[in-house]
Amino acid sequence: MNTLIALDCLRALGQEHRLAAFRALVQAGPAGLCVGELRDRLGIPGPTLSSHLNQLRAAGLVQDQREGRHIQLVADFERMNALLTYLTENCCAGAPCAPANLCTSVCQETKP
Amino acid sequence: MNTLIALDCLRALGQEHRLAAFRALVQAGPAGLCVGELRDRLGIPGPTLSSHLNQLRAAGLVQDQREGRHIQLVADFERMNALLTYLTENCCAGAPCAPANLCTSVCQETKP
DNA sequence: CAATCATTTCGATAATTCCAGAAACATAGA
DNA sequence: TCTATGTTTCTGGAATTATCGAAATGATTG
Repeated sequence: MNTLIALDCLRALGQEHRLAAFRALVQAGPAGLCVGELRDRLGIPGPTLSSHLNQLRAAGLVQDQREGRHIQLVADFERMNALLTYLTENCCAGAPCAPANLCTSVCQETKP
Repeated sequence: MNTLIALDCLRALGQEHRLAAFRALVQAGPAGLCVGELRDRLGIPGPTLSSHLNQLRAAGLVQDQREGRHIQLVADFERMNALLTYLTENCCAGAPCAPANLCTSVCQETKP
């Protein structure tokens, strides 16, 4: 994780619909959701969602895979963990500042 | 932490200069930095930095305190931890998906 | 109180982002 | 092949955000 990627991730998550979409995928777990399901949950037009998904994809936060007519979306937990780690990197100049630093990983699964 | 606050935090962090400022404060630890020091490090004009600081303050990510002619800035670690927790909340619908969920806290200090 | 330093607010402009309709593309089934 | 469904790209206008000079505010020192 470097600054540019972290910025892409944070920009991607810093928008109402994209944050909602990402959280829905995080909570859906490795099974993920398809685009239509997500569109219904968020209640926004397809093109709007598609544009947001492109940004989440570009940031590497969401992976997708076509399955027949549907496209299945899955949150990339590895990328999310890397972002969380980046935000606390070198916290307090490396001094032990609290019970523990960030756990090395939160969720390792990406695929079922 | 609710969605609106998380959005404020993510929007605040999703900008080059603000992310750099926040990371500098995180790494500076409880001692923090003053505005002028930060301005020199980032190499941006005072008004530009001030505007960014206002957004970080509004998001609750940065606290400040006047000390004589200087204003000392400190990252709010509690808020940061809350954000990290929020992002992984209910991950995988609560199912145990990896070695551990996010540590409950990363850095508890806010003041020296 | 005057001079100076540190920081913020104001205001205008440039750049970016958000949005959704129309159209296009991809897949599956009749 | 034709039709229906799911998703994306294109497009342009509306809204938001970033930037920074000038001026204002607050605090310290002489």
